[in-house]
Amino acid sequence: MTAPTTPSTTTGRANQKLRTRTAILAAAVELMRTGQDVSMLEVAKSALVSEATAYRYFPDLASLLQEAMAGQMPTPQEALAAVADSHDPVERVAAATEHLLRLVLVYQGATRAMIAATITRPDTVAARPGLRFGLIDHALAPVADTLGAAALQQLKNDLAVVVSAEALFCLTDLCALAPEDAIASAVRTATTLTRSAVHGHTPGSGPLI
Amino acid sequence: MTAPTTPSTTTGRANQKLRTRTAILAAAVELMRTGQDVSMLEVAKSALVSEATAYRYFPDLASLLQEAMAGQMPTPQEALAAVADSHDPVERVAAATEHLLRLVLVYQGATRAMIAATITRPDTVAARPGLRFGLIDHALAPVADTLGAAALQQLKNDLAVVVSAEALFCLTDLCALAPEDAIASAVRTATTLTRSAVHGHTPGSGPLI
DNA sequence: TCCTTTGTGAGAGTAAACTCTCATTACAAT
DNA sequence: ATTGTAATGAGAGTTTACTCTCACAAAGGA
Repeated sequence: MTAPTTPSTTTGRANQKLRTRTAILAAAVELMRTGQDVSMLEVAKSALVSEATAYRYFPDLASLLQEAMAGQMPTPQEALAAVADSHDPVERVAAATEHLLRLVLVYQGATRAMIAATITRPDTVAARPGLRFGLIDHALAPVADTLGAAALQQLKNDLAVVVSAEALFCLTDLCALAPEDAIASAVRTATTLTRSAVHGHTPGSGPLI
Repeated sequence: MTAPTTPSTTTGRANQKLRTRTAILAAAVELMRTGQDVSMLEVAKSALVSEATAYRYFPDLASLLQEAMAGQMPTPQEALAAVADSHDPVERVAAATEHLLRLVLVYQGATRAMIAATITRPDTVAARPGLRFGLIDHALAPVADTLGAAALQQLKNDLAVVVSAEALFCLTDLCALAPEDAIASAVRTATTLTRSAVHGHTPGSGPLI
């Protein structure tokens, strides 16, 4: 309750907290790189921190992994740099899909752990913005106002389902597709949906692919 | 190694095993009906069977839930009875999608437990045929040979991603759609994909929806 | 009837996600 | 330098999925 004299100087405790948080995140990223499953205890030990402390900074494993993964992920702008000049939403969505799915593939273990942890706790998910949405929005930016609001929202919902780790795992685990084939298939699906929403059913009005 | 005298008469042990197995499945179905989460121990206790025995009959919770759910599920023919006379794949796929997603919604707790259990063990999934595939195949039966093999396979992959519990949970949990809206959205997505595959980009050739 | 086979139960044990409490340590203001 | 507060560590406890072992009991054949 006592007003601190110098609230913004060092605030050592804040620095300490930041250091701890960063260490935990860094350890998580390191473990995630392997693609193996990641547990909270492993991360804590690797960060030279007790498990209790790890839970003090991140309410659950999914939050930690999500933030660690988000930190590794380029911004939508960076991710779609290759198609930055393109105004073709189909091309942009294809790039976004491939980008996200390749990332998921690399951090497969962590992503699977994240899904497993969140699927049974739908309430805890709402707080976290999925990685996919920023990517989808950015990919669709060129047509954000040329498309009707309803059509745009539907397309975003369509893509939220397809441009996702769940879609990738569905294709690899259930359809038994090889990773590369799964990505290719998802890209085609996303492409089809986007083309259908943008071109409607009038071919020839859009750019040639 | 001794040849049994009467191998096919009563075979009491086989009957006993079947009774136990049936009791476990029945208990699982009963618990699943509530939509709540289901644990192996709960099912075992409810079936008046030890947990060890439950694991003897089903290698893991996911197997048990999957089989219990499959037993509750009507056959693809029954599920698509309403559109049995229709040869329009778009209409049939829409019905299949809505049917599956409504079932998932009812058995939401068990389905989430299933996904959580299988997502981290991709290898154990391959043995189990997903419920969606029979439905998708049946819905696409009318166009199975009019469509090219590659196009058909791609459409099946498209639909495997969309006609799924994962898609429903993605829409409700991440996109924050109400259950009914989520189903409607997924049906539209599946419809779009099917129409796109069947009609190509030449509108007017198919029946009016 | 006896005996072997086998289904079953009970319980311990492991792993991992959490949760909680209590003691300790270290920082930082006074 | 002292002292209070905040960060941390250690560890126990809970839940659930699963595994393993051992002992019991019932079923069926001899």
